[in-house]
Amino acid sequence: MPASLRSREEAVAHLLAVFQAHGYDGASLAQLSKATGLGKSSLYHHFPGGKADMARAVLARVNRWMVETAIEPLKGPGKPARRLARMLETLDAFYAGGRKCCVLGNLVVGGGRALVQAELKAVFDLWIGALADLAAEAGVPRAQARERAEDAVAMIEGALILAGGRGDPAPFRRALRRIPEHLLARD
Amino acid sequence: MPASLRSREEAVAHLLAVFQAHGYDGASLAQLSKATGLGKSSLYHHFPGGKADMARAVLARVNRWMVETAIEPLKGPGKPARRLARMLETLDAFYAGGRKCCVLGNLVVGGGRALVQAELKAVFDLWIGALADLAAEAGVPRAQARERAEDAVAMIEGALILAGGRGDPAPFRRALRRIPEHLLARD
DNA sequence: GTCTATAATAGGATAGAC
DNA sequence: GTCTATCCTATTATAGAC
Repeated sequence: MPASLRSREEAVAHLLAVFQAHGYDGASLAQLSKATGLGKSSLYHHFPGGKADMARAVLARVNRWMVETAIEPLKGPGKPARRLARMLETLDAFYAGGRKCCVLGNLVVGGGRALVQAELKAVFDLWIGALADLAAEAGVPRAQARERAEDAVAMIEGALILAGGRGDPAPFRRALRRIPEHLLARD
Repeated sequence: MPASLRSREEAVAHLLAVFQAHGYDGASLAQLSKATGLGKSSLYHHFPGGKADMARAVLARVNRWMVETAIEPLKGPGKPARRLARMLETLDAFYAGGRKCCVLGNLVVGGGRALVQAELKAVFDLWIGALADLAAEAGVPRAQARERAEDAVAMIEGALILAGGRGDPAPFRRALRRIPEHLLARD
């Protein structure tokens, strides 16, 4: 991999951290510049569209990460319960056990929403679809599998909100523990 | 009630709408001025601390509303299931069936977080406590009642995120429908 | 209490040297 | 590709008349 690509990846990782913590409107170029170690002009060299481009790059990275590490593994070989468990472990690590904010939730507030609405919907649909497929494979009727998948995603997002709002990561970890039975139980 | 108090209440209602739609950092004084129909100087007359004061006033209003219309009714007379149903109807109306953003979620992003962290935790704790009391009254063991109450709040918040993210209010309404059985079932 | 006018600053974005 | 210096605008906030 060329050094330029690698450094861009690193820059996007830093941008992600700023947007995750401060949201779209709350992230200033000064913060983004400091976090990446690049001057403003250098940022504009890599992201000609300015802050909007940076947010899109961050969202693209989240999408890719989500597909590669959370959604694709759901389709791999092995027992459904085991595949689900691996996805939940990945999520747990990404959100530091509930101590980090929900990237998507924070990016979607204010000026960020218009920029990312379509891509955000795509991630949610992909995620829900993959979970529903898994539940169906485990023997849950189709319609019920879809509803349970939506519930699972909602529980994860809601638990992140609750964890952030109360400063206590416990609800998030508990939500992750409860999801397997909710999603895969055959009644 | 004096006219001044009434007009302040009205102003706060308009401020709420702006913060709910744009978040703390995304809401500008120009927008807040236009929404209330007051000039900037008039806003500073009512809220000397500027935008931060306005956000706190909005949060105080949300807190009061939450206690009066969602939490107190949970303690009233009547069957627990019926009281819960009334609270859920109130929430449904407030969030327009899932078509409006979560006020708390949007206010807490970016610069708003530091302002409201303590009050946000208080609302969540009040809400969860009231729901847990209700479940306990309905015969659910204490520890389980508490967990189910946290799950219920997380489901509501998560469903609002999902509804906003996908532009489809269905998950929110379905979450409201599912909560009674989740919270009150005796197994 | 509300307004007009204005300050003071921070924010996003660009120019041009190296 | 990165930097320094700069521009322009929007934003927060204040002064002072009415």
